[in-house]
Amino acid sequence: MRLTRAGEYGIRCILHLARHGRGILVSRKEIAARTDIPPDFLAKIAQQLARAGIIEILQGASGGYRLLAEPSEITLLAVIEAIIGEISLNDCVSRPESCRNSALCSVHRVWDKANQQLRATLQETNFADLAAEDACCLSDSPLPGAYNRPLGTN
Amino acid sequence: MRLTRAGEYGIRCILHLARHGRGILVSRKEIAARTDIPPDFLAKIAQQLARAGIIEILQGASGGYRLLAEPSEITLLAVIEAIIGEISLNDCVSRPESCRNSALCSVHRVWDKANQQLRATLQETNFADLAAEDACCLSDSPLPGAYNRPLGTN
DNA sequence: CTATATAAGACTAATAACATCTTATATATC
DNA sequence: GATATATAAGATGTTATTAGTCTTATATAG
Repeated sequence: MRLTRAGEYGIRCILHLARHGRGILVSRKEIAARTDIPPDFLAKIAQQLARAGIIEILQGASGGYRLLAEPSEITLLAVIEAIIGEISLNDCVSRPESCRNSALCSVHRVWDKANQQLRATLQETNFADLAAEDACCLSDSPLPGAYNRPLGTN
Repeated sequence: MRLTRAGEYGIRCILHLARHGRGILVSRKEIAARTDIPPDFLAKIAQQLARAGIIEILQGASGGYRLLAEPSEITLLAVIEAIIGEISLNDCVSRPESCRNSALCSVHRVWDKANQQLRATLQETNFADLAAEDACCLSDSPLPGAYNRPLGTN
């Protein structure tokens, strides 16, 4: 009942990109180094974030990742669910057929409520707010040799 | 990010016992049959529930399990955490040292809030309420040959 | 053309989940 | 006390998931 590492890494990745701002290209290597994510693992996570329309991936020399939307438009929920799929605190929440009669089930109703609450809390949180405050596992000073380019300059 | 089967089974077991009432002895075999839990697996789960002080286990011929408290006193949270340990939606919630500075971390604060909310919701729910309403994965009619004895009659 | 970066999927290792099995112990009944 | 029945407790096995790595292909800047 815990967020996977991949999910945690997805958050760190977007948080790092959010600190640079929408459209700013940041290399995978820099993100990985800054946020303590194994670079190859980050590649997989980035692909999921790209499929969800949260980031854009640029290939080739001086490629990297960049946010497609303003950090304020990107919710914690969207990032997490891009990685781990829709949150479901109990099997019966996502698969009502796993119970004999979940529509009438008192336990099911509690899980349903808890699930909605959790998703709402994560949806209320956006990456502009997160990036504005301190966050652990991220450093601010530029990496030697790193460069970031705005949208449309490649 | 989903309740384990063991946790789900724990809920079913207590729900079944709650329908009989505090102190009523029900055999493992009956509980297992009624709630679709592998009997050997139920044995392990029962041990955890016993260690947490939620049920009492009686050995020997015509042994079984019984609730130590009124169903209204037993919360969903207590049962779940007896099985899976304290709920922690993200590693940084239970292990702040896993982050560089979780006290200042904006992401950490969101998880902390979500975690508290979830635990509160599960704590608000007791097994008297759950048992009073319908619940899936449980049947009501007595099992042929099953017998249940009140506290202090053995 | 070359160096550098990511894409995509295969592959591997580690961990956790989900049981099941075995031997021991407790209790009711005869 | 002997026997049948029930759970205790730990060892063991199996499967699924998580986490991470590797390889080959492709894209782009210079």
